[in-house]
Amino acid sequence: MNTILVVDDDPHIVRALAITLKGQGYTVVTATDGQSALHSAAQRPVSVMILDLGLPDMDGKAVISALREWSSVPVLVLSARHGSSDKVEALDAGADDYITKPFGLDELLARLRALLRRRNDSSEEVTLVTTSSFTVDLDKRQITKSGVDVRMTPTEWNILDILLRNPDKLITQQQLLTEVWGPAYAKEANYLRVYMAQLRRKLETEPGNPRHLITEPGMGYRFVP
Amino acid sequence: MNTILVVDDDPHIVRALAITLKGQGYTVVTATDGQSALHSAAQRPVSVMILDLGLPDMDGKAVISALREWSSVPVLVLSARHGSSDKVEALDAGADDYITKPFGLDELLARLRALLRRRNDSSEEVTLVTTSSFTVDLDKRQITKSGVDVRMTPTEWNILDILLRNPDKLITQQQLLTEVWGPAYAKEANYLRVYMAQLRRKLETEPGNPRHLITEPGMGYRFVP
DNA sequence: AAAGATCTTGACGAATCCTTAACGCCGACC
DNA sequence: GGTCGGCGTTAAGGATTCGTCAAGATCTTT
Repeated sequence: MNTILVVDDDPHIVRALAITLKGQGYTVVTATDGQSALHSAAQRPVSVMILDLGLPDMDGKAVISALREWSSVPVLVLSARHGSSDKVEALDAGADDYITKPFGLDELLARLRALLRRRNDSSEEVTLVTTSSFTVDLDKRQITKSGVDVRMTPTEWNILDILLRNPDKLITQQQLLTEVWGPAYAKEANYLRVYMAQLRRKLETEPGNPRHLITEPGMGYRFVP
Repeated sequence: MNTILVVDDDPHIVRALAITLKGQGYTVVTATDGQSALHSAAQRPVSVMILDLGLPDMDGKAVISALREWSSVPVLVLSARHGSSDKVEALDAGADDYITKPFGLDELLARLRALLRRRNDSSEEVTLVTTSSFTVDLDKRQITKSGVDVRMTPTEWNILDILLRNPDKLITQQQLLTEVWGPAYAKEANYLRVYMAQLRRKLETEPGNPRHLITEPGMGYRFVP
């Protein structure tokens, strides 16, 4: 879930924004001055900071500069000043967007979504599955068994991918068949026997006695880390 | 070097922007309608697209949506319309920023810098790739193989660039085709075969037995340092 | 306008993968 | 104890995909 840090010296604005943002499903944290804003940003992971430039204790641009010393969290600036020099200075200090008051709430939310979208794009989730005998990087599609790379065919990979993304969960034969070969092949259980044998030969240390790719007789298969 | 793609149906605006941007040290590419904008974005790596919403041939939001099918290049929207619903729709379609005309040039440049900054530090670029048989400087677009410079055609570069920026990661044929040729060419797998052969002939010490540009049959290709 | 480089397209043998069938094993059930 | 159905294993053929080459089309540059 995304956490938004709202920084403004006017408690009414903070409250109004907090209610709106919570209504959108965001987690909201607030601050009313620069010092506590920086402190608050360091306390927990924040997805976006919404920052009013007119703070009582320190200049808004100074807040951004200080934040950028150690954090790259996106900053959306609110300001009552329309002057272009203010915008340029704030953006060059490290802000990512700038809206002048009064602003439309729907525009603010849209710009917020744009910042969040880009942030989530760049953070590639590390999908690493490790067992006692092999390691799989689901993102890179790379498999290593005792230091050696293991190659997989497309079909082998499709099956393995489904099993590995559902650890400990029983996947029925029909599920596997329809996902990999399509609904028309839902009865071709032969295919699974052949490919499960291949996967075990490539991955298990003792293919005849599998410890990770387990058969559930009459039901399906299960991946046990 | 950053490349900016300027898209506007008014040639005067395009020219004015191009001159300003070139003065800032950017490389500028231009387009005056949506189709050629998308085509242009697929031709070469673009750092930011500046897009006017009022294009003659297709809706600006449609351009963004089509672009987002295969590219994550930051988009800065220019528009004469101040309505908040326009902003919201453009941003939700995938735009990263939105300025209404008339705008200050200094503000535009500042927002451009903000987009470029985030793009550059979100991906800590490793621009120097070294293997046992060749060295590539992705920034300077320079390749050296056993002391000799190697020349690449634009298409060869696009493919190599994608592979080298994702070491050890399997890139599917569709990914490569859509990134390099555009989504319409997602099934033209011959192209890849031809160009992979060329890349190997130019880079591998033993092109018939490649050690760095690896084929994963039925899936795609992988760069192994 | 010509020359050169680059891109597209098609064809072929070679390599890889998928499908299919046969056989043996094991436990369940009669 | 015999039969049956589900599972694991193996191997061979047929189908698909890959690498390679070359020629024509297209784009760039001179």
